[in-house]
Amino acid sequence: MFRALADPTRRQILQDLRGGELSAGEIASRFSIKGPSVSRHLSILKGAGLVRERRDANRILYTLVEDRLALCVGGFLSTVCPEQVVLRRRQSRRAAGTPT
Amino acid sequence: MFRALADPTRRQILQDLRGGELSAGEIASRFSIKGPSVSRHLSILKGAGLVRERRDANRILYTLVEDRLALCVGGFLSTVCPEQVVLRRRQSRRAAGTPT
DNA sequence: TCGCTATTTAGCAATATAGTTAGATACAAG
DNA sequence: CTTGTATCTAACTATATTGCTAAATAGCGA
Repeated sequence: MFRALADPTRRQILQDLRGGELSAGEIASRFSIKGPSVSRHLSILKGAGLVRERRDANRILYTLVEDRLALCVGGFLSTVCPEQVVLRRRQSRRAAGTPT
Repeated sequence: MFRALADPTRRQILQDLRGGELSAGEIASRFSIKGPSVSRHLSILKGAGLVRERRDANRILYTLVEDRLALCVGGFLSTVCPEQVVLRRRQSRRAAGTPT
């Protein structure tokens, strides 16, 4: 997870996804590196659980998984500097349909 | 900075420093890796501004720089998932002597 | 100064990372 | 079933990272 955040391109991808779902191609077009490199970055982010992918016809759309980022990184921050960071607890976005 | 946090040993060092100042040797003794490796981890953390060092006679003592961690990482989190993380603003520890 | 302890620096090997190009796969439209 | 677009996987290269051992440096005390 922290490994996934170590690369600036990946952090930028996460920020770009802040505006909503984007296709691999749209993401790639924002960087100077070639498609395959972006694709691997996306698969690393996916492996870390930071993005989710969904097929839409021809394209593959990526979405930010905010909860995961907030819980993991925020959790770490809360451990090391609990006075300065507050993790705001929040219902899971899918809580409605979740069996629990 | 995120690069510095990418290594689990370094994250553990930061957590260990949560309890206060520790010497390089004390830190090293908590890990299975040898002294020189720990020394390099410490210099990377220092390079990222996450720890500060101070000489005490024979030894070198390391301190956690919480502000830096909270501001950088918390700042990133606040950008990507602002709803879920709150950065608590806090007077600098040296504010007392600051002209302001 | 000499010897002792604590820590860092230097040099090396193994593994991981990030980029590239070329080719494979998935889907939509004829 | 063939073509065209979007994306991924494979194979390769260059660089970075992490660990190790051996040697250098810094401070303390006789």
